[in-house]
Amino acid sequence: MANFTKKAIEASFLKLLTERPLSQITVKDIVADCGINRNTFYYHFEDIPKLIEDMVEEDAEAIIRAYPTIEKFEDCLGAVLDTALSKKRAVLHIYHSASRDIYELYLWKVCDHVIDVYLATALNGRRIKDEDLCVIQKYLSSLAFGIISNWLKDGMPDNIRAVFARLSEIKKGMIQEMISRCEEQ
Amino acid sequence: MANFTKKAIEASFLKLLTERPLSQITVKDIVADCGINRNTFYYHFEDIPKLIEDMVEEDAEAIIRAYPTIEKFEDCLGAVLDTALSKKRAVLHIYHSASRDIYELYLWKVCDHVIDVYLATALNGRRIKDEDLCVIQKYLSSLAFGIISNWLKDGMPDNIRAVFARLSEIKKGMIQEMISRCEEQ
DNA sequence: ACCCCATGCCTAAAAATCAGGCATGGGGCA
DNA sequence: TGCCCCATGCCTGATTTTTAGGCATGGGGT
Repeated sequence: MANFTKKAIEASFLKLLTERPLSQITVKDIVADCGINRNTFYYHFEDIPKLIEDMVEEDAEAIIRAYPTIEKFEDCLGAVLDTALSKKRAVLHIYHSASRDIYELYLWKVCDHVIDVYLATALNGRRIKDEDLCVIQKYLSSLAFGIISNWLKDGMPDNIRAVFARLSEIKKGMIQEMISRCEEQ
Repeated sequence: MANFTKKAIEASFLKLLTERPLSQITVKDIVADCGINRNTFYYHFEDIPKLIEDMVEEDAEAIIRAYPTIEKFEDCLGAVLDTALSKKRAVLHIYHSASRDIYELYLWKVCDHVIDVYLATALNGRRIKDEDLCVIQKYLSSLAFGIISNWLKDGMPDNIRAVFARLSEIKKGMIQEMISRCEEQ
């Protein structure tokens, strides 16, 4: 089955999160909004943090489905941005009222997911040592995490796209060069 | 519960009906589109005609909810129009490929529903004989049916609004006058 | 300090969805 | 014409999902 109820819970939560901060949203509010029993919420999700986690993971997977290969590092960040911007108010409400730990957990999850896909594309079949791959993965994932954190801190300003474009010029080819240096002979 | 599956079936059907004529849509297509078991369709609906009937009835009820009172006869037709226009391609596919009987059944249903609400508003508490009420109801419902049939026949042209506006001027006050003539002393 | 309310959880009943199969009948094709 | 395919409508029983109602806990606000 297609879990329409689960989707409806997520949709209601997102809607409420667009209206007010996380701290002012209860399970009762959510189930009232989509007209289901409170137990049904607990059937699908352990609690609200898990609901958020689920939604973030689904977003990450949706990004990956939409971009089965990611050619440029900036596209990879851009994909995350587009998703976040499509629910800007909700994301900011999460960012400002979720505990720092929770918020970081989610962001890392997205960054790791998406960077993995980008890296697979960038490697293009070439083989490098697992340790090196791990280092590069961590480097890129951290870079993405940092950039996005910075952007969230500033309230998700729209000029981020221009920043990416400029960044793209500045660091052109550097990731490919890193990979080449690690390449096994 | 809120019957999310039922809504999903209706949404899939509407989507398919926007893409191709009714004759080319099977139950299998519908359940495939929304990713559910074929039996689940039959759990909610007897068959496709009943599905259409359900959707039409829901539309009619939605119109009534949106316009709990209807001041002008033209508003009443306008409400039906808005609903139909919001799914123009699908409505035309129904109009052209459903059997005449079925299509007329649905249209009458909508007209009767909406005219009832309009009449209740127009009466504004005044009492007239049941027979008279019945006559006026039939008259208005037939008028609505005819106008909408004509509009469908012509492919739902957009200028219908202007036609309504003009009609409104021409027949101003006539319905109120009919009611007054029937009013019991 | 007290109360209220959200939470998380439990049980049992009811509702909804599923898999698999069967008979029918109409449409298309040889 | 006869045959075959496939959609239909329906059935059964298993499984999953949703519901109603209640209970204990703990934190926040008065």
